[in-house]
This record gives sequence, structure tokens and C-alpha cells, in this order.
Amino acid sequence: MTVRFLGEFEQMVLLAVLQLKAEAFAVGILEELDERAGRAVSRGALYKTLERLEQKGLLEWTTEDGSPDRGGHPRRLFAVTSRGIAALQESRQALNRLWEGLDSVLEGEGS
Amino acid sequence: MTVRFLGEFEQMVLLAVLQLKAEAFAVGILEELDERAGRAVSRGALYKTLERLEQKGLLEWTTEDGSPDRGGHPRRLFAVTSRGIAALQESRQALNRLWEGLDSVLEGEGS
DNA sequence: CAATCGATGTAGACATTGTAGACATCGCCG
DNA sequence: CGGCGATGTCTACAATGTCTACATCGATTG
Repeated sequence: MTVRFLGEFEQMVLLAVLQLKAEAFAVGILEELDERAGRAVSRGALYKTLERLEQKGLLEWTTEDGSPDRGGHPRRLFAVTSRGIAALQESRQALNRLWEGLDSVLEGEGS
Repeated sequence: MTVRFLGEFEQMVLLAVLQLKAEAFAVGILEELDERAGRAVSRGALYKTLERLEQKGLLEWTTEDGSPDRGGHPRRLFAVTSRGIAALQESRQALNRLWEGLDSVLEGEGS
């Protein structure tokens, strides 16, 4: 009853959320994705993915309405669930197994 | 002018082809994917992906009609192009950057 | 020799994921 | 009060992922 497979972008979003820990707000995720993965997507695109991830139980969030100094809307703080972490592990392991032994062909760690 | 991004499955297919080197025929790719990534897809699904990868110039093939002892149809030998390798490198680097420092959370290298 | 089988590969259809742009809301600023 | 910035929501559409059914060709078999 595994949640199917994680898409490429879904994986990245989940990872970005983990990176931000207690600071995982939408905008931050966008920046993280842009900086680390060179992936610049629109907010709408991100929210859609976030929403789907939530439906699959891989992600959850709490609404934070404390800072009115920001805009007006309360913002959401995202967090990866344990199932999300498990899915991430699976994906990583699958890819690692596929990468195994291919370093000679794939080395491109350019500085 | 990069070829957009590689989907999760596309990545795996490319990697499987590399693994098989001079033995990359459809059926073998299917097995490789199944064994290493636990991904069991139908032949049709694979061919479709292979076809798309070819359209993007990341993969190519040569038709081999020498072994009539098999079925009747000539089978195709697939190979990743240099652009395919480049795309693979990019994906890997993007993911690596996202994974950086998350080992504590993600360790699940279970035997 | 024709019906069938096994190994390939092809076609068409449909579900899921990826992505953008427009729109709504609520405080602030001038 | 009207526009602006920070959030988030919705609709629509393109790209990917995936299956089932079908076509082809040689070998087998009755």
C-alpha cells in the first residue's frame, strides 16, 4: 500500500521542506528549490504540489496566523510526515542502486 | 536550451540502459528496472518512455536483425547519448544538493 | 499448408504530475 | 480611499507515466 512513486519534483519539494526544518514556508521553499536545484517555479505550481503531497499523507502543515506584520494572510508552515520520509528513502535507494558503478560514466561533479 | 527536466522514470530508464552497456535491449531494461528499482512496468510503458527520450535526443538505438533464432522481429539496442548523460548529471547534482546534510533524517539504508 | 505460439515492437487511451497565470484577501502607505 | 505587497487559491493545460490490445514474423505442429 505504498503511495505509488514520487515524481521528480515532489521529491525535491519534500527535500526542500526538510532542509528548512522549522522555517518551511512557501516562499522559502521556492528559494531553496531555486538555489539548490536551479528549479524556479511559480507559487501556484508549488502550492499544487504541496497540496497533492498532503493528500497522499507525505506532508502536513500548521497554519500560523501570529505575524500580522507580514501581509495579512496567515502563512502555513510545512513539515514532512514519517511516511514522506519513508517515500524519500525509497526513491533515494532506488536511484542509488541504479547509479551504482556508473561513476566512471557520470562523473561531472564540476566545481 | 536544456531539455527541460528529466522525469523520475526517464531518469531510471536512462540509468538502466547505461548499466546494461552493450546489452541494452528492451527486455533487459525491464529486468534491470525491476531488480534495482523495484519498478515493474509493462513493455508498452517502457517503449513509450524510450520513444520520448529519443525524441529529446537523450537516447538512440540501432536495430539489430542478426539473430533470427529469437522471434522474428529485429530487436533494438539502446544507448544513452552524451546529452542524455549530461541530463543525468544535472538531475543527480540537483538531488544531491537537496539531500546535502539530511542524512540524519534520511538514514534508512536498511540491509 | 494454415492455425498457433513466442518474441518484439506499435498504437491509442487515460491517469498522474508539473506548471503557469489570473484572482481573492488583508493590512499598510500615501 | 485606492493601490501595493505578501499570501494563498483556482482553473486550465502540457508533460510524464502506464496499461491493454494489437500487429508482425519466424518456428512449430497437426
